[in-house]
Amino acid sequence: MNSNGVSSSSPVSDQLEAAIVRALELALAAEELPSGLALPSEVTLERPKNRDHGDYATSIALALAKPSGFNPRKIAELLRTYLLADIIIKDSISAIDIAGPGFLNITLANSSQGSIVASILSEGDKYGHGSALAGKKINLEFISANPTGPLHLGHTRWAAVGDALGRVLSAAGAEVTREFYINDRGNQMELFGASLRAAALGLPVPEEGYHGGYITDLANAIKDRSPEYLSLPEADSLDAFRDAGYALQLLDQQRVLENFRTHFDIWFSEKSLYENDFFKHCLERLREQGHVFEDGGATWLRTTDFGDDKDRVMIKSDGAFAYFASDSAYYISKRERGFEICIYMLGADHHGYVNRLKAIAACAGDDPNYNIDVLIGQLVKIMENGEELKLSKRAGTIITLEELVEKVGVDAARYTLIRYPVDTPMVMDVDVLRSRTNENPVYYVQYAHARICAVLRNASDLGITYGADQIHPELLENERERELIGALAEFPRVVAGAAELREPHRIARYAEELAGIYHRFYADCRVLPMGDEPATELHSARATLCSATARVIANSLALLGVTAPEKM
RNA sequence: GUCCCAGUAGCUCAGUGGAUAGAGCAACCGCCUCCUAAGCGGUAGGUCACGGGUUCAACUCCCGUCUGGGACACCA
Repeated sequence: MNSNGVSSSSPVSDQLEAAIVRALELALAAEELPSGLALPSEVTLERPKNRDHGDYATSIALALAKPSGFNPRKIAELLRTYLLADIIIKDSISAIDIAGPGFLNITLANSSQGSIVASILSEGDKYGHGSALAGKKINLEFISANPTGPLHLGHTRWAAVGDALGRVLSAAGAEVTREFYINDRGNQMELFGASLRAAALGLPVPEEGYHGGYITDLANAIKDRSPEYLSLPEADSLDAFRDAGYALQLLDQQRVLENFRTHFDIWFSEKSLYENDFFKHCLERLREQGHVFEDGGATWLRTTDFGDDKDRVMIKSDGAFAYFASDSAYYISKRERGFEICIYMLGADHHGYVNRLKAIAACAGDDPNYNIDVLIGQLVKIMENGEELKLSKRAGTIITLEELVEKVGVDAARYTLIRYPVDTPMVMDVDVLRSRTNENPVYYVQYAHARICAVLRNASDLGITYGADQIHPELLENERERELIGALAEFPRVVAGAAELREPHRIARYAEELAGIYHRFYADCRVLPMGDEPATELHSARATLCSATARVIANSLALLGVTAPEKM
């Protein structure tokens, strides 16, 4: 509660939605709408693009026109009357206009503008967090690179987006576990070991093996530390190089990711799926569901029962486990560890895996449209000096995550990777990311934050107080002020939407919009007194609004794992 | 052949079925003797690839076509 007597326990938009539902129910009960009219399960409230259309608008009257047989403007009239009489909401509304074919345009009262600012200040770094996904236990798997080399540009998009999605899901109330799946068994690991040993012996690396310069470095490091590996029998020597290389490479990946502010709760070993008869247990579970069969000496999962285009081998005719065996067991492991929703973030080159992963869930008796959620990310290109940097593993010209960070810094790299929807290819331009102009959105947003901090420092120097007791909403009547408050009020809905749609880029786009609105406010509304002007309540009110804006920008950036500097 | 993604301003891209489709860059014109100009305002720029359909309402949903990119394994 605040001095204006308006509850701030839920966002005004939620209260409005609830009030519209109440209005519809009352109109129905009073038989002012045809009995038996099915009401929509949700009333959508939107922020009109055009500010002349109020703070919020709903098209519910238009949607109900057809089923009710009523003129939409008449329905809008009914709703307007009930809303203006609604005990809970009426004081939050200053006007409701009916426009066009039947839109309800709602303008908020000053008091509810004030309550928005008050809740931002009281909730602090929790403002924007909600309960849209409360109680959901989510496993978020991303990157999952082979431990046979450094993380490169392709992994970097997932590192940024996956981490941000984890933060967003948590903010929406979900219980999130971030997991990195380590492909630590199979042919690639053997090739890795063979490549390292060959490099250490000065022999040519196997044709299909690993080449880049890091292999030589790694091989030399192992050789220096454990020269005795070279005198072991060949099979043991290969194992020793493989295991040592794996351990070093994994540590390196972990170090690089922590430096990139991407944290994993669990590093899950593929090998562990085969320990303690776990795989056998998984196979039994799948068999019970009736989708396992034998053919040609191999053991298959009949994924075609659930929309896959062909059945998949789990155990090959030679007795070796196919990769699909691990995929299946891993999914079951996640579910048995209590995760209700398993999110997989995969590269576009793995899009063919979507159907088979969903089929695994279905074969295990789960709902493939709920328990498993596969996100496909498109590729990233990188430009520098106007040219695309060609990535070739063989030529050793891969750009690593670490190199990218050296070039542009963690903030710019993370922000840029997150601000695009993952299902579209993107181009990172190193020169833009180093620039300090409007071209570079991360600076645009951070600058807004730093600018506010500077204003607030000056306010303190001038003895101007600001805070929850200085909101004075009745003084904030400038169009720019109302626009700014309206944008601040949207933040919780943006977070909830980003979480539900698994689209963290929405947070970045919102932050940019908010920063733009603040910059325009700053240009039009002088916050601090000029010269010898005495300080007034308006100065305090605007400084308070600045403080709330800085809070929301900082919260947005926090969800992206980007810093909010106080000085730039 | 099957499947996935994309096609929106000169360029790079946003856009949850709503009202006059947006931003940055590039072009042009303006704004700091007072809060951070890493900022703000203005002008100009559009057949939302094309054709149907659904809807009170389609850039948005469905079907088809065209163009571009990518993927198909008893590899991992």
